[in-house]
Parts: sequence; structure tokens; C-alpha cells
Amino acid sequence: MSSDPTTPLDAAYDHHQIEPPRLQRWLDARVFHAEPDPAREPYCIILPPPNVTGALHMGHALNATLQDILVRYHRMRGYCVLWQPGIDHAGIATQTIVERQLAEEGTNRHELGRETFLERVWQWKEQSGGRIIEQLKRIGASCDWDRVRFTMDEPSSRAVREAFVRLWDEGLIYRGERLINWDPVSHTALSDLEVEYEERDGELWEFAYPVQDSDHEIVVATTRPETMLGDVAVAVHPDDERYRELIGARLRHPFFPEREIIVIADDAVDPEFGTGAVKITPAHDPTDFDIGHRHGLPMINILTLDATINENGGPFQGLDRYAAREEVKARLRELGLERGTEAIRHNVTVSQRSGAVVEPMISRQYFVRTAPLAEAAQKAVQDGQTDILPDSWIKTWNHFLDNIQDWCISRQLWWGHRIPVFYDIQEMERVIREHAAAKRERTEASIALEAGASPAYVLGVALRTLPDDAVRRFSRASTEDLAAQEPDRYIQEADVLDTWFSSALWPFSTLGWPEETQDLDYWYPTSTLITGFDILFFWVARMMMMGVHLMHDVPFRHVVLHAIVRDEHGEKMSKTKGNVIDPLELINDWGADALRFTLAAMTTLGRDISLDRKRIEGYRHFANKIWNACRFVLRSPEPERLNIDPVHPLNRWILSEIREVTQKTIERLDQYQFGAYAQGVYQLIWDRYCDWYIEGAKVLLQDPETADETAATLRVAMDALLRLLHPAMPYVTEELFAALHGDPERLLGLESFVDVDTLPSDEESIGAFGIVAEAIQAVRTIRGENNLPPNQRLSALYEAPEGSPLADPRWTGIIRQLARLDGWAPTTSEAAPAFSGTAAGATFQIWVPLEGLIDVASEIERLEKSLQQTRKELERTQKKLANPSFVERAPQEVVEEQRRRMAETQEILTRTEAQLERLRSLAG
RNA sequence: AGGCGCGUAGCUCAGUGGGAGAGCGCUACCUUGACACGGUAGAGGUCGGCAGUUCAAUCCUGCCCGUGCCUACCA
Repeated sequence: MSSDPTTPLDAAYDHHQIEPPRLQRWLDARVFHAEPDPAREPYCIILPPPNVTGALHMGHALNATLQDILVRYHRMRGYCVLWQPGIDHAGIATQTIVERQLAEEGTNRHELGRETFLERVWQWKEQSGGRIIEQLKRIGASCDWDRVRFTMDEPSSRAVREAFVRLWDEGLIYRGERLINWDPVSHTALSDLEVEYEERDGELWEFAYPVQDSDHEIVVATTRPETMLGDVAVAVHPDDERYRELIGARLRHPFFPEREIIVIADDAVDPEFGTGAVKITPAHDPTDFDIGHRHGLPMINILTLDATINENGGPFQGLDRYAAREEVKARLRELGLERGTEAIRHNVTVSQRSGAVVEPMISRQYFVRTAPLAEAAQKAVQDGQTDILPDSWIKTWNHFLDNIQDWCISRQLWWGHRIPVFYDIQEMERVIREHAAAKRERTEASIALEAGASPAYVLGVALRTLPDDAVRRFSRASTEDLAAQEPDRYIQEADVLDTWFSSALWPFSTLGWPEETQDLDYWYPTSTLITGFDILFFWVARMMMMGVHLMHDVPFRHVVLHAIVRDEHGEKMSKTKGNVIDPLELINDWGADALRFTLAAMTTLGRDISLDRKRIEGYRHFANKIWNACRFVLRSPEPERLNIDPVHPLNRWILSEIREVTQKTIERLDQYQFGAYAQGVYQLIWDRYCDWYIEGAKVLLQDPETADETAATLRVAMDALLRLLHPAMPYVTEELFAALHGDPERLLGLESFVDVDTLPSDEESIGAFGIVAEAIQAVRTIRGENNLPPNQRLSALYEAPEGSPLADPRWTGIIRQLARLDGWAPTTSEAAPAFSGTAAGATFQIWVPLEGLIDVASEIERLEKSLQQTRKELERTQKKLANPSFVERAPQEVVEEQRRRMAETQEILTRTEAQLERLRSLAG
């Protein structure tokens, strides 16, 4: 079809014809661009920045869909809306990709040098990075695409430096020796959140430490035998009778006789596990590290950064950790110290990024002191400055913040924000000399210094060997590049910051911080953050900490956590299972509108989504449905006037229904009830507008009395439906809106939302329609259950009280047409032909004479079945009302409701029984 | 180990302290001039089990069974 909406719409909806050109028009017209407008209320959402290496997956699709619904909805409601997009630089992932490319070219980053390597990364980023932005556009995300930001761009980098320096000056960032998670493949430290636990089969291997000057021994168990090379103690529980006498004893290390291994007592030991005695390797195990601190034990690092044994491993030096494990076991076996083995399932820590088994290692890194920040973040939620939805997550939130560890922010990478700490060389030399003098010995650093080594080399030694407070004395944090200004005096820290450090600043760095920009003033705090619960800790908590601390206000008023998208059987999607569903493939097959609507319709907060392609297909059919409904409207006569208050109850009914759904939609979207919103609009459009209203309108259009107001109502109603649906299905609604108004320039996305005040709320019409629909369905049921084809000519008689819509001439044409009747006339139960199909309603009875069409027996059977159900229903209500405590204690309106229902059911029962009697006498 | 969630029609899921719902699938009929990507009618459920609170429980409480996730981690 032509995209020119002035020509009639094609017979069938085809998303391929609609979506790409529509998208292009939005982009060309920059309709999503936002500038602060003091005259309007601000509304701001920041898009959780996807990874620069990433491609769109279902999680992104869901996330973007929900945000876009809110954004489009608020735009239509008159807010000044900014949806801020961007991507993050994904330190490890990106560096890994480029390093792999270099390896294929037979080189590596060290040969290239830092500068050249970074140029290569930028090159990669420009060419292949961030394709996810184009994919987000494709699903219709109405971000302000003029404002796309990157965590490594200059404004963000500036914000990172500023934040770092402020936190440093306040003592909230420090450099210290800690046990960190070392990824020996990516060659970097990882924060606690970046490691995962994988359950694997392993063995608990036992060996003995002989007690010095004694025949005794103490048996320990371990899953990592090679770590015994770094053992400095064996710990037992203080109350453990078995070992009480050995506490304080000295053990002999089989490979390092000069090393003193002492037996200590510590509560952390579980006497039930293994042998109840634990070997202590403070430099390579988190628990041992703590124990080592408590007991003032030395720390012996036995691993290189490649996870091979270092010089402290004596004869095992140079062996890979796993080779060393086998070698250590073999040697201990030879020495007769092996004591057995036990199969065990245990958790192995692996790097989230590289998948490598992580080694706990003692190392000097930069940390954020999280305790004070976490407390403030927690308080912000407690005090209601930020709401977390669903609120079941608050418990998790508090638990995490209560137990938060300091955040390791340095990464031994090149791609990222280089830590803005500059080491003052002159100061360093003074510190080295003073330190050596105080210790009254030559230190490694002072030796290097005296030997005339290069400042960079001496710095390396100093950073490795000097105490933290000494290093701090010659460290300067600065937002200025001191090393560039005074290259002879300053050397910048080589490490970069964790990618999440820059992401933590995102809600305000994207708005211009640390500048006091108009954007920042207008849109901060942002309105709502929508993200997956899987990054509650990684990102949300860190943004909250940084926002509260640096901006003195929370970064967002609401946090909405949504679910994971699973496959159609509820299985988590994974490449290994092969059940990954690619959203772009779905968009190609069914259209972005159908995918979006499906995701919205299936979203109930707090519950995962199992995505079934059949469901998407169904909603694609829905797009086709409204498409064709709109075609019908366009083919109907042009009304003379549009803004009318219709008189006919059918017209008043549909407008009242739209009014009600609009009100509900507003409530639902304000409460993030995406599923209820989508389902409500779906039912309104399909079940009420298409199935009932249009069919009725066809009749009214034939009558000069009602033709014009009906033609107008068809359009007014369709216009409202498109507005209601637009946030969820932007493409097709834009297309139809332009066609409906015959104005290709008018963009629905920039129109206002449905105004309930312009719509009637007509209870009488709603009630009348209900009775009419019930009557029509009754006739259809009689026809259907007696297998009478639609073209079978039938007529019907009715009995109804005065004023019933069944007797209202305004409805009779509709009844005759929709029930496919030749005749529709009043009668009485006495006068009605005995051999009829009947249906009794609360206020009416209908007879469809069936003489000569079917046999009496089949109609008797049908009525008996319906009678049974009516009796059951009656019994239930009677029983209830017979209960005195119900009548006494239940609310009056509930009792009334039951009484009314009983009367109705009684009426239906009586009528049905009477008819059954007459039929039986006929069959008789 | 601790925390959270789920269990409703064949499948995937809504839902509410007071008459059990949708989509898909299934059955029958229908090329009625918006739509067969459609229409009409229908079949199908002890709302996981047991107990409690209540006049009333699919909904609230407790326990149990099944299932999924998160956090922590024992060498």
C-alpha cells in the first residue's frame, strides 16, 4: 500500500509497510526531542544504558516497551518528557573483544601500547559498537535520540573525575590491601557482584600436618590442595574437645620446614565439617583472610597474576594452579601424609564476564567505603523519597545494604576511566626514604631508588610494598590531568575504574552534572526508573548511593523492577539450551507493535513472562482487527458534524464504555499495571467496539434519523481508541490516526490523551445495552444449539415490562439484525406458541417458534440442561440467605445483591419450568 | 543455610473476601458488502493438599507437597 494516508487503507494490515516509514518520519521530525519547558510538568526516564558490545535481547525489548508506554502516555498527558538514552562502555567485555582481534593479527595490547590500543578500541566502538541503539529505535522506543550518551564521552568522563575526587577528598575512596576476586583470564580484579557461583563436583582431600616434636598430627581437608603452599596456620573451634590440647601447638610444613604453622582457635570453624580442623591460607581465601587478621597471621601470596605458582611456592614455582594441585597431592602422598578423600558438591566462583575460575588474591586496590552511602540509600527508601515497586523488593534492598561490602572499583584494564590519582614523584621519594629510615633498614623501594631506577619503576615497587598510609601521602586526586601538566612530577595511576562507577552517576551525569545545567535543574530527580531486578544491586543501589551523596537528592522517585522474559515453557533463555528468542526476529515476523503489546499484556509486576510466539501472533491479529475496523469507519459516510452529543443509546453506550476504560487506563498506568492496561484496551476494542458497536452501527447508518450521529460517533470513538492504544502500539495507531483524520502531518504521538470530560457517562444506555445484548445472545444460543444455520429464517417473540429496551423501537432494528430475525414482536406467555425455543432473562422471556425446524425432544433436552444450572444457582443463593448470621453480619448491599439475584434466578427458573411443561405436553 | 515468588481450563497466564476469566488450542456452524489475521455458539476447572480465621475463602493465616529465583557460603 501507499504510505499516503489520504488513500484508502489496504485490505490487510502489513507491519512491514507501516513500521519502517513511520519510524523514519518520527526520527526525521525529531518528535521525541525534549527541552525543558517551565510551563509544563517535567517527566524523565533514563534508559538503563545497554552494553556497547550488546545486541538487543528480550530483556531489553521488555524494558524498552514498558518505558516507552510510560513515556508516550505522559507525553500525551501534557508532561515535558525526556527519555534519556545511552550506552555504557563495558570495560572487560569491550577490551576482550579488541584484544581477541589483536591476537588474530598476531599482536597484543602491550606491543601496541596504551594510547594506540585505546585508539583501536574507539575505532571498534565507532564501527561496530552500539548497534543496539538502532535496534531500540526499531521497536519504537521514543527516546530523545539527539541526546544519546556514552559513558566514555567527555561529559561523562568529567563527571566521573569529579565524583572520584570528591569522594576521595571526603575519605570515601581509599586504596588498600584487601582480598579481591582476581580473574586470571581477563587479568583484572572484580567486585563481589561480578562473580557467580557454579555448583560443581569436587573432592575434599585430606592430608596431615605433623605436630612438631611429637608423634601427633592434625588432619585438614581442602578442595584446593595447592593453597597449602600458602598455609600459615590451622584453625579449630575453641570448644572442640578433640583438638583442645593442640591449640598453640606448632606444626611442621612438609615443604617449608622453616615456616611456622601454628594451631589457633577460632569460632568461624565448623567442627562438624570435614575433620573440624581448617588449614588457613589468609592470602587466598576470604574466611582465612578474616581469621588471619584476627590472629595477626602473615599473608603469603603464592600465585602470579596468571594463576601460576610464584616464588613463594618453592619447588612448585611456575606450575599452573591445577598442575600444582596434582603435584602437591602427589608429593604429600609420597611423604605419607595423604589421609583420604571425599566427594563433595561445592560452589566454584567464576567470573561473570570471562567465565574463568576466580582466585581470591591479596592485592592493593581502590575501594569505595560503602557503609555511609548505603545507609543514606536505605534511608531514602525507608522515608519514601523513592518507592521501589513491587515493594516485596524492599526487603531484599535492605538486606543487601545492611551487608554491603566495600566496593572494589579499580580494574587492571586500559579501556575505561583512568583513575584520576596522580603520584607525586618527589613526594614519593621523600616518603620512601623516611619509611626506610623509620624501619632502620633498606626497603625494596629504597634499594630501587638508590640504584637509580626510573621513577615509574620505583613507583611500581612503592605501590606494591609501602603501607597504604605512606602511599596516600604522595597520592593526589585531581580532575585536572596533572601528569600532562607536569610530566616530570606526576605519574597517573594506571588502573581504570569499574564501568559501574560511571553508570552510578548516569541519572545526573547525563543531565550535565557537575555543571548546574537547566536540564539538571528541571529533570532531576528523574521520575521513574524501569529496570530488571537482576541489576538492583549492581546499578540501582549504586545510583542511589551516588545520587543521594553527590546530588543530595534521590535519582528517581519510583523504581519499577520487572521480570525476566522466559521461553514459552517458562524456561530461562540461554544460548546453551538453544531456546533464545531474538526480538528482532519477532519484530520481523509479527511487527514491533505486536511484540510490544504482547510484552505489555503479559507484564504483571513481580512475575516472570513466558513468551509464546502464538501469543504474539494473536496480538498481531489484534492489530489487523483495529486496522480493519478503521477501514470500515473510513468507508462509512462522512458525518456533517463531529462534535456531537449523540442521542441514540447505542452511541451513548460505546462512548460511556470508552470513558470508563479511559479512567481505568489512567489509574492503571499511573500504578504501572501494564497488563491490566493492555487487556482493558484490547477488550474494549475487540469485544465492545468491533463485535457489538460496529455491528449495531451498521443498522443505525441505514436510518436517516440516526445515520449522521452514528457516523460521527464511529469516528469519535475510533479516534479515542487510537489514543488509548497508542502508547502500546505506536506504529499502527499513528498510521490509522493519520488516515482517520485525512491529515498525514498530524502525529498522534504529539496529540493529547483521551479527555474523559468530553465523553458521556450514561448508566441508562449501559443498562439497556446489557439487556439487548443478552436477548440477542439468547436467540443466537437457541439457533446455535439447535444447529440452525445463520441463514435459516427465524422470528422471535418477547415478553418484557413496559419501558424495556426490547420494546424500544430504537433497539429493534439492531436486535433483528444482530440476532438475524425476520420478526420481532411482543407476546405473552399464554399466547406464545408452545413449541418454541425459549430463553428466560431476569426481566424478559423470548420465544423462537421452532415448529417444523427441529424436534421437541432436542429442545426439551436443551432446556433441562439449562434448568439444572439455574436450580444450582438458586440453591446457592437460597442457602446463603437462609443463614441468619449472613443476613445479620454481611454488609447490607451484599445481602440486597443476593436477594435480587435470588429473585431473578427464581423468575428464570419459573419461566423455564413452565416452558418445559408445555413442551412435554406437546411431546406427550 | 536465609530470603522472595509461583502452583487457577489441554498450554501460557489475568483476577477478586460475596455469582470462576482471557488468549491460544479443541468442537459445531457460517465465504452476512471492515476483518477467515474473521464471525456465532459450545465443551473444558474440587482455583496444589490439609487445617484455621470469617456469616462467607480461589483470595487472609499456618503447615505440607511441588516448582522457580535471589543472597550467603563450610575449608
